[in-house]
Formats: sequence, C-alpha cells, structure tokens
Amino acid sequence: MLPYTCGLDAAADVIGGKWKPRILWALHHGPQRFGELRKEIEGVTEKMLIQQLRDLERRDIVHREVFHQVPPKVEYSLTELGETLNAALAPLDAWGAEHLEELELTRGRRA
Amino acid sequence: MLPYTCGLDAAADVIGGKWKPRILWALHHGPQRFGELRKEIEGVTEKMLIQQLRDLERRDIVHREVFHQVPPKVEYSLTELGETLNAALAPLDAWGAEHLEELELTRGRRA
DNA sequence: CTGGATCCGATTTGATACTG
DNA sequence: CAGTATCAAATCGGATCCAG
Repeated sequence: MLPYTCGLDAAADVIGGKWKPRILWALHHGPQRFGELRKEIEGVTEKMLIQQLRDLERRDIVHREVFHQVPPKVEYSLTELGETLNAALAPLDAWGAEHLEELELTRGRRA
Repeated sequence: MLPYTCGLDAAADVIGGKWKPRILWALHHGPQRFGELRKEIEGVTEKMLIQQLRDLERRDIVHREVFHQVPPKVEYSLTELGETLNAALAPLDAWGAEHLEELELTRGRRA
C-alpha cells in the first residue's frame, strides 16, 4: 500500500465512509451511549454503527468505556485526537451548511 | 433519500470516494490537463479519474474547458465554489499532515 | 490525447435474526 | 442494552478494448 501523499489524503482515509462524519458530528455534543447514537444517526444499522465505531476506536479517534452494569451500558466519546480532528472538520461543516441548498440540488444524479 | 442532516454530511458527500480529495489537492496548484492529473495522482486509472472529474463538474466544483485542437486538450480547474471548498479543506489537510505518522501506523488493519 | 463502454472482482452496506 | 452472525444487495474500483 502506498504511503499517504498528503495530509488531506490521510485525513480522508480516517473519516471516509458513509457514517464516520455523522458519528463524529454526534459525539461533538459529548459522550453518547450506543443506543443514543443509534437514534441520533438516522438510518444506520447496528452493524454499521458498531463497525465504524470500532474502526474509529482503533485509530484512537473515539474512546469506548464499558460500565459493567445490568443493564449494560457503553459510552463513546472523542479522544483528544478526535477532538482535534473534529475541530479541523468544523470549516468543512460550515462550508457544507453554507451551500446546503445547491448541494441538495445536484445530489446523486448520475450522468 | 434523506436530506442532509448537517453541513458536514453534505460536504462528505461531495468529497467522498477514494480519489476526490487527491483531485482537489492536485487542482490546488492551478489548472491541469487530463494527462497531467493522471500522472500527478499516482495509481488512478483513466476511468476513475474521468468518473470523479465528471462528478465534481456536475457539482460545480471543477470547471472543464475543452480546446478544440489536434491533439485534443482539456483543462480542468477549480470553480469559485471549488476554491471555497478547498479552503475549507485546508485545516483537514493540516490535521492529517500533523498526525501523519500515527495515522500510517494504525492504517488499514481490520479487527 | 482524451475519454467512452463493458466486464468482473473486491469492498461496502444493508436486512434479519440471534445472544450475553 | 449492546453487540454478533449470516446472507444478500449495492456500490466501487480496476483491466481492457474501442473511438473521435
């Protein structure tokens, strides 16, 4: 596998995929339980959520904390690295918000 | 299809995929011909490059200018919207660059 | 040189049912 | 509640050949 060619390349690899931006965004507000994330991120299946969370955990972007209780409780939160990533993502979010309408218009059509 | 839930969501949709960030990055330096892009973006096939360029063109991120010559010449450049996107991408690039080493280390392993 | 068309395999995503 | 397992569908990426 080729090394990353620029920072953008590396960052894209971390946040790539359909759900990771949504997850990061959701965790922006503070630690969240699995079930809370599932409700907040509309349309995601348990499988995908777990898969993506595990991946972000592996990359040290999110922290997973298990509370040994009945019923079970697991909380996900941003690590320090995750916080810096989210900060770097903020301008992109602002850009998307600013151009939301035109982006909706040109969405998903295939020539 | 559900509407975008936040700006980040929308932006991710635009720059998503394996090659789009690389393309944006390459066009950062100014207008480029098709062949130049192909050389600069190591590993990309003609098909993928075309496909992604068309998509970015559709979204009004890149501009495509055809010079009716022999041999043919086509130049790609960033639109104004594309420029603003690239600007919003800059912090993300900086983040990736700053954490390049640790990101390389945790890359691509699947549990 | 630019780029369209087709075929194919790999990867990603999803629906559903099940477990501690 | 949090997570797993399995199977199937959709999408993505790449190789190759073809055309203006």
